[in-house]
Amino acid sequence: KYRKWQQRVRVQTSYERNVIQAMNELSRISSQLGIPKACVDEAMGVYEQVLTKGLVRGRSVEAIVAACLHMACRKIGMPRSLDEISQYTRASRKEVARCFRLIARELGVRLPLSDPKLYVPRIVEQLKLSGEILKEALNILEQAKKRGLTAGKDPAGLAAAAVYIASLLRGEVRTQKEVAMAAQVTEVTVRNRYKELARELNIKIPIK
Amino acid sequence: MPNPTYRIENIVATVNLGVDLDLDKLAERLPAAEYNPEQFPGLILRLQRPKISALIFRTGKMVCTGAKSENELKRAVKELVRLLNEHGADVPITPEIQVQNIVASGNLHAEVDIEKSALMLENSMYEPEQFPGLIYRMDDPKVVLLIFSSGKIVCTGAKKEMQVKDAVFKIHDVLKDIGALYEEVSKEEEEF
DNA sequence: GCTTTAAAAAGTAACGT
DNA sequence: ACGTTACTTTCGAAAGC
Repeated sequence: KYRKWQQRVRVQTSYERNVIQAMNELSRISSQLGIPKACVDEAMGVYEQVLTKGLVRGRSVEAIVAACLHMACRKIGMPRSLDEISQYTRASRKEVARCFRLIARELGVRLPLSDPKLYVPRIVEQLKLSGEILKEALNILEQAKKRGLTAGKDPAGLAAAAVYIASLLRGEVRTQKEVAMAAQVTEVTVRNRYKELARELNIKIPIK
Repeated sequence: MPNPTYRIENIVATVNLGVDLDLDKLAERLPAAEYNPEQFPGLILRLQRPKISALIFRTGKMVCTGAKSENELKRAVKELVRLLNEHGADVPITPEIQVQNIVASGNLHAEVDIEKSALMLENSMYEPEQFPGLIYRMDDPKVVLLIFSSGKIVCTGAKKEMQVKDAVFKIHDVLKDIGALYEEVSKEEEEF
């Protein structure tokens, strides 16, 4: 009788223990990144699908959880880059990216295309810039997309460049370094994107 | 509208020499050889002309990489056999060569709307945060194509040159059909 | 799964000057 | 702000861990 109970517990825990471990890991990363509960729930839903389909076998729970979180944030429309998420896991960015692609392929998940506009609000907030800057940056990105200047480029880099240009136009100047840090890209990327956008969209930058 | 073009950049092939080899002896006699069995079980040998690298294994099997044509590959294998036989091995002069993978670069001579392509093509993946190209897995021929907005492409996974040609022309047609190809405006205007 | 080899595409990154 | 080098992605085989 006791043995049967023990077996049942063990069977339940094999799945539940995994889920609990994933849940702990997920809430830890999420609280550190300030990710909303709706997104955490979404990530947990994806994780359970992945676990059910046996895709966790041979892989670290951490890397899978990180990939699920990235995916959930994308679904919800609040993207967190792989670099950001990787910073709070033991799994490398490369491994998280690999898991992300595996899950996307195996579960046939079609995510909305990565949109640079979604990275703008956080950059604007972090730099304590105004809503005017936000609008202007989104405007620049809209034009850039119409002109086909965004294909193949890192969305975070494009968003950073748009915010930088907007800050110059509105006189709430932030340095390339500050914008780069807020967007988690290098100054070089901000500079390259900013130069290209300003040139191709004929944006005249006021000389300070 | 110009036809797509392509160029073979790398051929990977396996060669079965049919005899076991003493890699330690070979490594000693061949100054150019690299052999760290702790790190990798194969002996690495680089040829200058044609510029090809070979991974040579204890079992007499070999992997050749870097050839840009089947001719180059055959020349390299002859040279490798000659080198091995000059340094203590005893391998037949006509080993079997099997091409395992062909990598080619190409040009569709048209700009590609890769976002539209990503939405329309089922077996595709476009993650600009991870890589600037669209990754497309074609079923027939079974190859993988990396497609860039510039119209430049990479084709890998083919075992025959004909598969590369077919894949490049096919992807051109597919992209054209979904309306993802655009004339290169600047070039057209310069002509007239 | 990892190790090693070669090659292209375009973007990003990390060095040094 | 340059330039150079190096890393991301795709593919396949080999033998061994």
